[in-house]
Amino acid sequence: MAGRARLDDAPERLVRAAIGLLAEQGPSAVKARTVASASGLSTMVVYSHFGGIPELMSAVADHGFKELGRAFAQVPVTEDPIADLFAMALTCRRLARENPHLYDLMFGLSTRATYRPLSDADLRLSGHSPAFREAHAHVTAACERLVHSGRVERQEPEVMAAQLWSFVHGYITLELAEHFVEFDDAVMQVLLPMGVNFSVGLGDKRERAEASHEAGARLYDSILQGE
Amino acid sequence: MAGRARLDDAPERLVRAAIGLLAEQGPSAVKARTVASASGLSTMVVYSHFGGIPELMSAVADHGFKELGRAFAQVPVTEDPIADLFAMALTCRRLARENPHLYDLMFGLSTRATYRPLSDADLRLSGHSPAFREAHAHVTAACERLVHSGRVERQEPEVMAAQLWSFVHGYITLELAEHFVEFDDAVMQVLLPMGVNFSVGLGDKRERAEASHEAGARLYDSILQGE
DNA sequence: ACGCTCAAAATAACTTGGTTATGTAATTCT
DNA sequence: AGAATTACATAACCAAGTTATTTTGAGCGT
Repeated sequence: MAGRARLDDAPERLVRAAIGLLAEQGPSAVKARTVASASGLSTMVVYSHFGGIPELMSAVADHGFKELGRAFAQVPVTEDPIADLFAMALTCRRLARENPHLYDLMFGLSTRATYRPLSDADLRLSGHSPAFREAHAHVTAACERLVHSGRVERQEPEVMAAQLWSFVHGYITLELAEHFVEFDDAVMQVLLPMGVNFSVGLGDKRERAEASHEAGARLYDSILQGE
Repeated sequence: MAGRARLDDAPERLVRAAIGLLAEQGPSAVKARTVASASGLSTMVVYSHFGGIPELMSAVADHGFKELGRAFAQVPVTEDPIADLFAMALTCRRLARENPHLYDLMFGLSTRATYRPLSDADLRLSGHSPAFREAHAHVTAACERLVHSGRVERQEPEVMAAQLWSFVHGYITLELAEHFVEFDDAVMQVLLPMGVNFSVGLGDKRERAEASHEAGARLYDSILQGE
């Protein structure tokens, strides 16, 4: 059977197949042939629709950022920005653990590591794809609300977001890399107190920061229930 | 010419060649054939000495941890543990920037990402190779000195080290992934204030934390001079 | 000193997987 | 309806990981 009926949703099917393979068998299982056969298409569609495996991976990462953006959008805006931010951190961690390889892909590392010096797709991806910006904007917005609330010292929301993103991202990658296996509950022992310490460092009162983090954890749980 | 004289230093030569290729052309350039020819040996030595490319990469990462351990050992133990820790963070960042792909390899991400589900080498590498433990011990020791100094709230040095490592590692990976290009000087604008915030969150006075970080930066500079 | 044995390294073959070239059916335009 | 174009399939090509085979030289017993 050659020259099958038009699909038109071939790109989405490829991206979905790639994400599935990524989740189930890791990036080494994502090859032109496997993705094509998993989506019931031929190898060529990868090249005609995307240009090659790196570009497909780039599209997969973009899909991941869109998912992250949607997940952040589902975190309600409450009157407690620190609770909102902690709920977002937990949300980001949840997505990362649901598909660690996808998370790797999204955050530059494995992109730089696995595929060629594709300066074009590389820059678009690692730096600031629109989908990434959209997800990141939720974080920056919450930082703005926090600065505006007067609970912390006045400062640039972008700088605060960069610091926050650093430690949350660092925590997530190390947890995924099994660096915290010695801890019973790494979130409660490492991530949460780190968030509290950071909030206190920003100028918040310790009790209030702790309460906000507990509120953030509850907020996160309530979102999970609502699925 | 076949069957050359015994080398005996073949493993080291291979690891060095792999590190060089990694630094200059990235991981995609590290292939059995390229490593072999760069070290003047044949493809087979990769398999006879290591078992395959993944195991060679594992040895390369291990070499990286040994280097990191040596670099940490060169950071003097002063009476200011926060300065020591900040100097270590800057040292880690320096090594990461000198060979970003090696850093990727060392910290699990690209290991999980690039190579097969090699559960054996994977575990040995990502979790806790002896070389990693040795490097990490320098951080934990400084955290212990900090707790002991009474400048911060009493707590487990391991937990503190995990938090510290999270944000430093997160910062480094994001910087390597070009996430901070918008900042003029990401170290001064993001890493240093993040360290100060964290110290304050741990219980230190803000002025003192700032002074320690400046001292740490000077300490780091003085180490660089002494090379 | 000579030849045997064995380890280590080389050469060559095999296999997998990214990529390109070519063919063919279906849709669209005139 | 017929031509042009598009979207997909088949098949060939080439690079790179891995395995198999051969060759070399060092150490050792005689």
